[in-house]
Amino acid sequence: MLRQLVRSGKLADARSLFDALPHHDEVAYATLLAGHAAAADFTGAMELFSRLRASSPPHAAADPFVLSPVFKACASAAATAADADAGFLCHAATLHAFAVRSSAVSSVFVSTALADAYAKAGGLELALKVFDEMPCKNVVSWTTLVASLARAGRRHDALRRFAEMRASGVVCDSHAYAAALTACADAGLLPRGREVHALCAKLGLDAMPYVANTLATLYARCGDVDRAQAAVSRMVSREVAAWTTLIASYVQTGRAEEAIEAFVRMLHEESLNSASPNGYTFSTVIAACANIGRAYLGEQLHAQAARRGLSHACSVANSLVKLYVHCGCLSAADAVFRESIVKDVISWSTIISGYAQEGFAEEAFALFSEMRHHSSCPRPNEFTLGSLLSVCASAAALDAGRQLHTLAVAAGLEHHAMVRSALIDMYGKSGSMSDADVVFSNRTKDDVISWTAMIVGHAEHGHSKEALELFEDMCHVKLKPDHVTFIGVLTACSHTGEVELGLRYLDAMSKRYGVEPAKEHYGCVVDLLGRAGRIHEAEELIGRIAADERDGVVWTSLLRACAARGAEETGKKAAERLIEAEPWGSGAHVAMANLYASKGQWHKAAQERHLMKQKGVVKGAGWSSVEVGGEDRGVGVFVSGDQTNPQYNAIYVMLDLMYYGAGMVRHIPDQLHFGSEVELTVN
DNA sequence: GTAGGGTTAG
Repeated sequence: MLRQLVRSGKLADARSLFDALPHHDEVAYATLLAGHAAAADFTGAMELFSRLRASSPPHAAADPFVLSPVFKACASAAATAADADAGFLCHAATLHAFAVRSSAVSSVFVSTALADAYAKAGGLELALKVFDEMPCKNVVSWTTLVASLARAGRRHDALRRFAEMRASGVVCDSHAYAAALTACADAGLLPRGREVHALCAKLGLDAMPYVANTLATLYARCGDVDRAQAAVSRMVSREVAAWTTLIASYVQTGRAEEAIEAFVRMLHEESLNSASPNGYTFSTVIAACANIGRAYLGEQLHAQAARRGLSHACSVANSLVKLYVHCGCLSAADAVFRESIVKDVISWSTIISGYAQEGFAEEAFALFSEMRHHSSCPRPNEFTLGSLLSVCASAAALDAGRQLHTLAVAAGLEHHAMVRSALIDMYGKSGSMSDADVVFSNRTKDDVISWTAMIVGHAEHGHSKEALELFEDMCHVKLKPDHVTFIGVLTACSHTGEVELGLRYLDAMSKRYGVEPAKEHYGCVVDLLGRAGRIHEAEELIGRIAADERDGVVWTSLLRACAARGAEETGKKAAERLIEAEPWGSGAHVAMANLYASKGQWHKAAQERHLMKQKGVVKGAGWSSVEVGGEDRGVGVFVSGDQTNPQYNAIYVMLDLMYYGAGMVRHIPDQLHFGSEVELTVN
C-alpha cells in the first residue's frame, strides 16, 4: 500500500500512512525515502533519515537500502537547484563520511548513488575518486561515470570510459548506450555516434524511446534532420521528448516553418498517443515563431501554454520574452518577464539583451543591477556580459565597458568566445584599439568572431592596412571568414579609397570564400565607387542587389556621390528611390538641396529645403537639417534621439555627423532636446 | 524496500 502511494507520486498521502503505522521497519523507511528522492525533496529525505537514526542504537550499521535513496534525493535536488553551489556538495560529503564509518560504502548501490550526488552537486573530481575506489563496478556505476563526465563537458573522457566499460566485459543496456550517445551528440561526433548506433541497433535497443531520442538528438545536432526523423519514426512509442527533439531539430537547422508544422501534427495526434506538449516543447516551438517573426502565432501559443498551466515555466517564459523582443513589443516582453515566478540567468539575460538591442542602455544596466541584488542571485554568464558589452559598444561607454571587463575576469568568463569578441568590439567602438589588441592576443585558435571584431575595429578607425593584414593572416591560419568579416574588409578598402582592391574582394567573396555577398557588402562597394566618382558603376552594382533588398542605405551612398559630383540626373533617380525606401526621412532632400546649391540653382535648392522642413521629425538620432550659413559654418537642428537621456544625444549627434561625413562639431550643448541647435563645420 | 539515461529557452 505504501509502495503504491509512493509509486503514484502521492507523497503526502504516503507520509500520512507511514506516520499511522504502528512499527517502522527499514523497508518502510526505504520505500518512503524513494518517494522523497523521486520528488527531489532532500530536506524531507534528511528529516526522515534523521528520525530513523534517532530511533536506532547509536552504533547501528546504516542500511544500504536506506542510504541509497538519501543520496539519490541529494543528487536530484542538486541537479534541479537553480544555484550551482547550494551546499549539496557539503551535504553529500557529510553523508559520505557517515557511509564510510558504517561501512555502507562497500555497497555498489550506495557508492554509485554517492558518486552521482557528488557529480550533480558540482564535485566531479570527488565522484571520480569514489568511482576509482569502488570495490566492484556494474553497468549502473559505469553508466553513472560516463554520464557524469559527459554532463561536465568532458565528452572525450566519457567516451574513453565507455570503451573501457565495454572492454571490461560489462554488458551495456539502453541506459549505457543513451549515455554514450549523449556524449557523442554534445561533442558533435557523428562518426563515433554512428558506431555506437550500430552497436545498440545490433541488440535492437535503438527503438527504445530513450535511445531513439538520443539518436535523434545526435543526428539533429549534426545537421542531419532526415536521420533524426528516421530515428524518431523507429521508436516503439513516440513520447513528448521525441516530438520535442524532432521540433528542435527543425529549429536548429533554420527550418522554423517545418518545426511549427510538426508541432501542429503533434497536437493532432495528442489524443491518440497521449503525448502532450510540455514546457520543453512550448519553449522550442515559441522560439521557432520568434526566429521567423510570427508574432500572431506566438501569441496563440502563449495562450495555449497558459491554458495548460505552462506559461510560467521558466523556459517557456524565456522563449516568450524572446518572441516579444523580436517582434518589437518590449512592453509585452517586460510583462512576461515580470510575471514569471522563477527567473534564472537566461531570463535575466534575455530581457537585458532585449533592452540592449533596442538601444535602452540605462534600462539594460538597471536590470543587470536588479539581477545582482535579486534574492535568487543568478551569476552573470557569457550571454549576460555579451549583451551588456554590446550596450557599451553602441554607446561608446568605455568606463562601463572596463568595469564589465573586470567583472568578466573575476567571474572567469573572459575566455568565452562570446565575451572576448564583445570586449574587442566594445574597445574598438569606444576608441581603444590597444585594449582590443590585448584581449585579441588571448584568443583561441578557431575564434572567427574575435578576428572579425578586430578587423572591423581597425577598419572603423581608418587603420585599413592593419585590417587587411589581419584578414590575410586569418586566411593564412585556415580560418573561414564569414559575411561580417567581409563587411570589415570592404569598409577598410572604402576608408582608403582602394577601389580596385574592394572590387576584387567583392568578387572573391563567393568565388574563393564561399560567402554570398549581401546588400551590406554591395553597399560598401557602392559607397567606395561613389566616393571615387565612378557613379555609373555604383549604379550598376546596386542593380545586382535583389530588388526588395535595396534599402535607404545604398541609395544614400549613391545620392551622396551624385551630390558631391553634381550628377543631377542619377542623383534625382537615387533621391526618388531613397524617398520610396524611407518616406519619413529628409536625407534625400538635404542631399538634393546641396547638389542644386553647388550648381548655383538656388531656386531648386530652396524647394528641396522646403520639402525637407515639411517632413518634420527624422527617424533615428541626429539632426534634421543643415542650414548653410555662408563660408563653412552650419547649424544642425536636433530633432530626435534618446528621450530619456539627453546626455547621450550629444554623443549620437557626433557619431552621426562623423558617420555621414557631414561635418565636424563645433559646439554641442551638454543636454540636447528636441529643437536644440548644434553649431558645426560643414564639409 | 536501494543506484544510472532523453527533449527547451539567451
